[in-house]
Amino acid sequence: MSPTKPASTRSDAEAPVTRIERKQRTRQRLIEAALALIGKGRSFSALSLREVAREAGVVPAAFYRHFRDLDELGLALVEMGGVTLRRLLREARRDGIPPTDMLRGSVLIYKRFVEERSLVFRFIAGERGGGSRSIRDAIRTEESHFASEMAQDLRAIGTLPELSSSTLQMICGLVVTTMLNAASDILDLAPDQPRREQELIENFVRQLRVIFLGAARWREEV
Amino acid sequence: MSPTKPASTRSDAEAPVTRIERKQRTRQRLIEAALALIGKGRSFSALSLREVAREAGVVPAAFYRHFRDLDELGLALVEMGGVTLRRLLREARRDGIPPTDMLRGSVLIYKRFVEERSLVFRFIAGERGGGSRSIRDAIRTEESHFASEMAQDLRAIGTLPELSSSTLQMICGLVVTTMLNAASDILDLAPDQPRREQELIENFVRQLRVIFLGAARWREEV
DNA sequence: AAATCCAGTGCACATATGTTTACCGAAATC
DNA sequence: GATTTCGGTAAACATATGTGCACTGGATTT
Repeated sequence: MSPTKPASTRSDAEAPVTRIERKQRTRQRLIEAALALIGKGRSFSALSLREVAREAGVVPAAFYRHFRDLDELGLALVEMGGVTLRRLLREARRDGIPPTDMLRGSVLIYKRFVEERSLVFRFIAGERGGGSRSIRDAIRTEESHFASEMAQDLRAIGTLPELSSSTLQMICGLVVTTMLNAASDILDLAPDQPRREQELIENFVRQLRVIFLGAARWREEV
Repeated sequence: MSPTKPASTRSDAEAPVTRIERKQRTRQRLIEAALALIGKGRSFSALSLREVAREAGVVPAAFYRHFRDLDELGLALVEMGGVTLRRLLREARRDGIPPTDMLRGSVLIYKRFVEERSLVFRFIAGERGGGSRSIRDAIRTEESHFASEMAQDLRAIGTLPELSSSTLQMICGLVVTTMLNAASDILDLAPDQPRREQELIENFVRQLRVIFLGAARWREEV
């Protein structure tokens, strides 16, 4: 974490000489401190300002230079969560869906994705239902955007072409809550329970299959 | 908070003379105090022992006569949530499902049920993803039992007779998470947003429809 | 070179927290 | 009727919290 002094050609891209860069940097440190604490099992809504400041290696009063209160930090985390979800879709778009056994393939990719970004997902899964009102609302908005993008992507690759876009949106909403729910389960897996892990993702796959079966059979104007 | 001296006819059904009754009573007051605080917008995982004791009208040290810590109180709340869910099924069994437009009917009943027990549902929805590990696990267990009972009931009334019971269980799990997710949404509804409320329950109904459509089309051993 | 800005410091404050300890008084047991 | 049991109390403790205030020193502007 010490300022690396590389023997590279230039030193312009490295040092955060400018003040706004410095500010941005400790802001980031605060955010990551909160995430680190979440990673240690604490739930965000139970964090204290001083705890976060301490973890970030900064005096409590300095916190106020960046956020009005913890809630505002939380909103930044939500935003980060939104970015993460968008990246998931982007990668899926780039790499395409595994051609054989699409659902199980996607689920495995998703599982890996969640595990590699466990902190953000832990935050989202944790504050989605509890926490403060404003954070919950922000997460809902982010989920909804995610569902919209997913609906667009499904449309683009020609899945379920006969569905209206509002129906597609509704179905993606269901998929998203199922995904986030599964994320919560995945994150709580003991690291050495391959048995439990196996049946968990199997369950996840089957639930998605039910949803897409239902979607395929859906007829507007019932 | 002074001991009310009622001028009622009898005093036998009133006074909790026995000591264990008294104990049970303040235990209950602690539980209800926690729920009351949740009702005021605080999230359970952020409650403090003193806060709860204060709300219950009891000195902090007295708390320890009933629970080792807040986590243990939380487990009592989970249990209460389980009972609530079981009651939902019991009432559904007793009253039967509304014959016309079953799904929408059930959803409206459920909505009312949630609103009338908003505190317990707020607790469950809030700690389901966040909170402490032990509470989360307890909630998961309760959910799973609920899903099992629901599967049994569906079987009993002859719904989806061709599905294996493990499949039925998996589908009920999906229904349960969808229900709890909807509960969270319902509880966050502003009290004067009939527009939003309408589209919310409409969405809920349609999601359930997708699930049951998929379930009906499910073939084992795909 | 001088003036200004401002992210981060150090310190103080009132208040809140979890937990322990000795104690009381009424119910329960003898 | 004497003795024991045990919910609940009162006070104290060490520690934690959010927030305000004057400050400082290096970057930024003039």
